[in-house]
Amino acid sequence: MTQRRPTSFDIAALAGVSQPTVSRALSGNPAVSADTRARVLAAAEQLHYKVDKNASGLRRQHSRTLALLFFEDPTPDETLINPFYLSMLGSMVRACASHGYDLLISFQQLSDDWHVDYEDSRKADGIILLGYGDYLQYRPRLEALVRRGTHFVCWGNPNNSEYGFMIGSDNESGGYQATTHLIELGRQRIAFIGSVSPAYPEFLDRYLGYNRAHEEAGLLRIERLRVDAGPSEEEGRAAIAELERRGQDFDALFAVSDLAAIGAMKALQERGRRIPEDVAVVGFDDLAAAGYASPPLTTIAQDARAAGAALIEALIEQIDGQESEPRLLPVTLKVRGSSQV
Amino acid sequence: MTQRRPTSFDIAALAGVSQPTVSRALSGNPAVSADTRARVLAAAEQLHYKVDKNASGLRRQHSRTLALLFFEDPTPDETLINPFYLSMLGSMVRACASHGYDLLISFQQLSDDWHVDYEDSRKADGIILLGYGDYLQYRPRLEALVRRGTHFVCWGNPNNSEYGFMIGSDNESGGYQATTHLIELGRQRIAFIGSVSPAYPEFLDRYLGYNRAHEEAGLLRIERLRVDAGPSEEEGRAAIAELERRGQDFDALFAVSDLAAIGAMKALQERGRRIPEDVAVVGFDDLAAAGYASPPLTTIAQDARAAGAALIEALIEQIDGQESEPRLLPVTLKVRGSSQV
DNA sequence: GGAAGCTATACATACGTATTCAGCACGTTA
DNA sequence: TAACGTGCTGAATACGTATGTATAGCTTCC
Repeated sequence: MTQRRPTSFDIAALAGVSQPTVSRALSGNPAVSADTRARVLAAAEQLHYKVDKNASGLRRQHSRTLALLFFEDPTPDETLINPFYLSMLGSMVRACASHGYDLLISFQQLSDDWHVDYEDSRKADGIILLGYGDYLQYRPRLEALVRRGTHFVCWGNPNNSEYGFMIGSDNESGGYQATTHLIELGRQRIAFIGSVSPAYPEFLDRYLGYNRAHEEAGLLRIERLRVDAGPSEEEGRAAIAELERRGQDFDALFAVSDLAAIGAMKALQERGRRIPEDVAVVGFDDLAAAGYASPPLTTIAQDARAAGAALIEALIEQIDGQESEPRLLPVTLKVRGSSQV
Repeated sequence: MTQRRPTSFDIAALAGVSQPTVSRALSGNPAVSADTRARVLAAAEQLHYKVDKNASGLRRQHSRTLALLFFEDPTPDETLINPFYLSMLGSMVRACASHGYDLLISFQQLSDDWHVDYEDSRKADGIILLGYGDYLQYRPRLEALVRRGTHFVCWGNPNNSEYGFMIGSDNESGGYQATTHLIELGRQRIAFIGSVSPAYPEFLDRYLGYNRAHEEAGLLRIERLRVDAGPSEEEGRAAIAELERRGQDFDALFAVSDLAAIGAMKALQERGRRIPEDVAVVGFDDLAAAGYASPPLTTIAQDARAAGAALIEALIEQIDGQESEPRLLPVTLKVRGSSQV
């Protein structure tokens, strides 16, 4: 019994043809006759033959693999991944598989060379970048990717795609929907919890939607109701403390992330404010946690499934040399207990 | 300007040595002199050279890649991945990276050949299997893996590792801790929500711990307090309906998963039962959702970080030809609002 | 009936690396 | 001075596949 795994030569011998014919038969080349193909397939089946992807990749000069790269701000728990990205994972894997690609995952923190590691080593034909946090710090690296002609897509703000190809949610519309919902509930002083610095372009867009909703409703927007905050629970809590410090009153709150909204809700409840009676709250993302929060959190749902699939498809189009348009994915308002009685 | 990416021959030419010397220098072979190595490294740096992993893998006959395979029961939303496995992902990626491996992810549903696809195609040197649901149906495939000598590890019940190498939480201890906690609160009629069929060996172990706690406390265990259920929210709800149908009274509840516990809590609350006053509830897993539930859910925490790292390390040991022992990971009780006032 | 055309297959080769083996220069020992 | 190790490097080659080119066997048509 030979322990060596079978090669295309073994199949060829068994099927009574040459090795190139085996290769052609298996790859569906029409030059090979139906009869021969059937014999080859049978032989391959019998020996449990699988094409060696290393050899195949070497010969074809591509790997049929995509690399997924998380480049988040380091968290206290370094092994934590942003839950929204995690929720994209399923549809990404599925989209990859249906296009015949494999998916490789990695973290940024571990290698300074991530912008070259994967494509340059031919382990992947393209890269999906998922970043959360300060975008600006990654700018030089994204530019390096563009310069080197690496295929990549990025989750972010498509309106702001100077650093490469981006796909993202329609953040402006999300901000508008959230704010309009609160205004329709009769709320007049709606706090905005989120940074509008260029480091968080998505948040800025959400803020623009917030502004538009105010304008269309003829409602005066109060500058002091906006508090800088990142997307964590902790920063949501801190934002409430900041509003309190300012002595700024508010009857509603729109946070740029569910986690920040949950943190804010907890801080409010600790101060004896009732939700939604005293303060109506709307978040952004629609994480699983939003549904479990108390009260359940009204939020702007990003379609993680569509997002994952869109990223993969755009990347594959790019690899295939097609032009594809940056895409803005629709978001929807999900009303729950935090904004209605 | 040549767009072709550099090979070891280009580095060799630039450094004034031969190609094999480049290979040796880069792989740290001590036969090459320090001086030569420095020249090679400088040349490689200058040309942004990266070893072609396809060629390297072909030559070395391994890929330095591990494949992560989810084989869950198909869910309504096919792109959903069990959140507990998702929470392992971070530490797995990290453990892989620190051992110089890459991580590939895939779903089972898409290929019937998963048991051969990865190793046989040389895309991966080993496989991590994460299954949730009916184990028995996968038994023949696991056996096929063992037969073919494929390197793999499996998350599950190490006491029951007839199908290959397993790592898992100490489920018996978890069941014991949960139940003892409830008994110490003075509860006497503790419902057990979870299937004990051989399809779910982990759940059976949790049930054994539940039994031991009763015995040690000298408490009578009531058969009719046990309800079959899988690990979903829906099945948790259904279990409450079943207990109601049986007319079986209970003042505490231990569910084999957080999701089932949360479903049960909701069903109880809809029936006007107060938690924890009327019914104290303990779950299992410590998902993020447990902390956000209302009331926050007391649960047995599985250490997802340790689990991910342990799986990867065991697999790599196996690939390196070392013997390694199946490992039982400790679990800890996290007391929250669902079991104390 | 023979050249042209077509189909199906075989032959030869290249992809980029890692490793075996041979060779060379140099220094050491008897 | 000859024999011999030692330390480094180069030449040759193999890994398994995919593809350009050549060829054998058939048909077709004037």
